[in-house]
Order: sequence, then C-alpha cells, then structure tokens
Amino acid sequence: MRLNDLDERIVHALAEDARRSYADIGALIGLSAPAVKRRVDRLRAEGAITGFTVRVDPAALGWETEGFIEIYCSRNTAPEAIKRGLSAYPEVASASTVTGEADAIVQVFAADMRHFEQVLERIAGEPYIERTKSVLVLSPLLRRYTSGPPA
Amino acid sequence: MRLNDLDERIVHALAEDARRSYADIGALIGLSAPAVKRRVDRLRAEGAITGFTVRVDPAALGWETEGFIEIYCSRNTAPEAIKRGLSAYPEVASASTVTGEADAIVQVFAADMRHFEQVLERIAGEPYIERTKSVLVLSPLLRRYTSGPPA
DNA sequence: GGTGAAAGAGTTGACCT
DNA sequence: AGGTCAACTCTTTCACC
Repeated sequence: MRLNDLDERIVHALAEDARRSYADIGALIGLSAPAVKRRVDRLRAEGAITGFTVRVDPAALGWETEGFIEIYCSRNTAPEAIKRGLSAYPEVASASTVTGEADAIVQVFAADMRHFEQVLERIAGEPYIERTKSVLVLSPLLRRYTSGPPA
Repeated sequence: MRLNDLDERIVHALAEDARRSYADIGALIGLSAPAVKRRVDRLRAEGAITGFTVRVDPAALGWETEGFIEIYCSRNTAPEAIKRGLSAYPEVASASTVTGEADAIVQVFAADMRHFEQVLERIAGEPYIERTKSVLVLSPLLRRYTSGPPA
C-alpha cells in the first residue's frame, strides 16, 4: 500500500500534535474537515496509523538516565524469548533484533545511574544473555515518530 | 518533581490511547472528568507531558527498512550542529549523543535497502562526520513510550 | 475534587460537484 | 474522491460549591 502526498501530510500534522482538529489539519493541507476524517479513518483501518499516544518528558517523570544496551545472546535464542524476557522490565522502552555483532539493541530509561546499573545487571543476568555492552545517552537531540503497537 | 499514583495512571492511560476522553480516564482511575483535565493541564504546564502524537506502522507507510547509525564526529562538533544537520533528513526518527566510542546514535527509517544506503551515504558525507557504523533492525520486538519534544 | 451548564468540536448521513 | 450542509453527540471548559 502506498500513501499519497495528502496522507503523508496528514500523518505529519498528527505526529506534531495528535489533538489537532480535523478542521485545523484540513486548513493546513487544503481539505475539508470531513475529508480529513475520511482519510484518517482509512489510514487507521489500513493499519498505517495504529493509535495515538502521549509524548512525555522522561526527566519530568523522574527518568533522568537513558541508555542503550546491546545484548549478545547464547546460540539459538529466539527473538520471541528476548521479547518475553525484556517485556518484564518497565524500564525497557524499546528493543529490536539487529544485524552485526550484537543480537539486539535495547533502549532503557532509568531514574538515575544507580537504577540504570541495577537494570543493566538484572538484564545481563537473564539466562539467555551472554554479555552486554551499553552506552549512556548524553542528550537526546531529536525525536519524531512513534511506531509500532503499544506492546 | 514527583508524580503520584494518579498522575502515573493518567499518563499510562494516555500512552495507550491519547484520544481517550477525560471522562473515560476518570472512570478508569476514579476521578471526575474535570479533575482529570486539571491534572493533565498541570502535567502539561510542568512539562511532564510534552504533547500528543500518532503511532504509525512504518511498514504500512512504506518504511520497510530500519537501522541505527552510530556517528563519529570530528573534534569540537557541538551537539547543536549534529541536531541541525540531522533535522534535515526526514528519515531520521531519533538521535542522541552518547558516551562510548561513537558520538551519537541515530535511528533511521527508510523505504528499502537502497534508500537506507542513500541516506547512510548522505549522512556519512556531512562535513562534521568522520565515519559511521550502522546496524540494520531485523525485527522490532518492543516499543513503548514516546519521549521528548516534537523537534 | 465534584457538579452542572454553556460552548466548542467531532461525527454522521444525505446530497452535490 | 472531495465539498457542503445540517443535525446530533460528546468533549471540553468554566464558574461555582
């Protein structure tokens, strides 16, 4: 399925502010409010838009420390096992299996360094994980879309 | 600043579906609609909630290829310069400066491998970038909150 | 933090271009 | 496929308790 220019501009407008009214979006891109709604409904039905979510400031929520953990698994570890294992940690914001030396990259938010270290140790202790390598985020420069299911 | 339990539950409810009405959220957590609104307003004023955004399915939008690019900058490159440089690429979903060998980690969505390669080459060609190292995402396992400014 | 009413926005359907 | 209109519903918002 291919989106046309209007669809992309609607998604972009919603990415900036998902609470914009259809009339507002219509004014931005040159459509009427009902036309915008019809397209948004179609995008949701097709699965291009999977939902609406809130954008939070991790620091304001008390999550001051962010980092990426590369995990190296033992042989024959299924992606599903990694997913199940990591889902248990509320500190894990995202995780993906990747090419290269590491098996997966995990994004973690923790309250502070102590907390981050604890999470790292607990993750590193998972039975299917052989070793980890982590970097801390110094400053987030840019963040745009959110993707995927709420999981 | 510390959020109490009610605030956390409100943020959680909004993270699942940012279009829930205040009345719905109130029913979930045991408050009236205006009480929920007052808390959400306060959370926004305090900066804990920085906005609302849409959750998209990259594949449905035609962004089938995802990857992380570590960038290694020349000496004395300001984070602001990196941010300005990367903002120009619509393919860049997020970017953060990090500790460790690399200076920043950049998350990129591209239509396909060809496209990803082009983006990688163009980013690697930025004057302040010395070299890059990239990994491709095989499968996204988990994705939760969105954080930070729309930028 | 609750209540209730006024104002605004979203939704829906019919019909037209 | 989009525009317009109108009627309806729901949410938001504000003053007040």
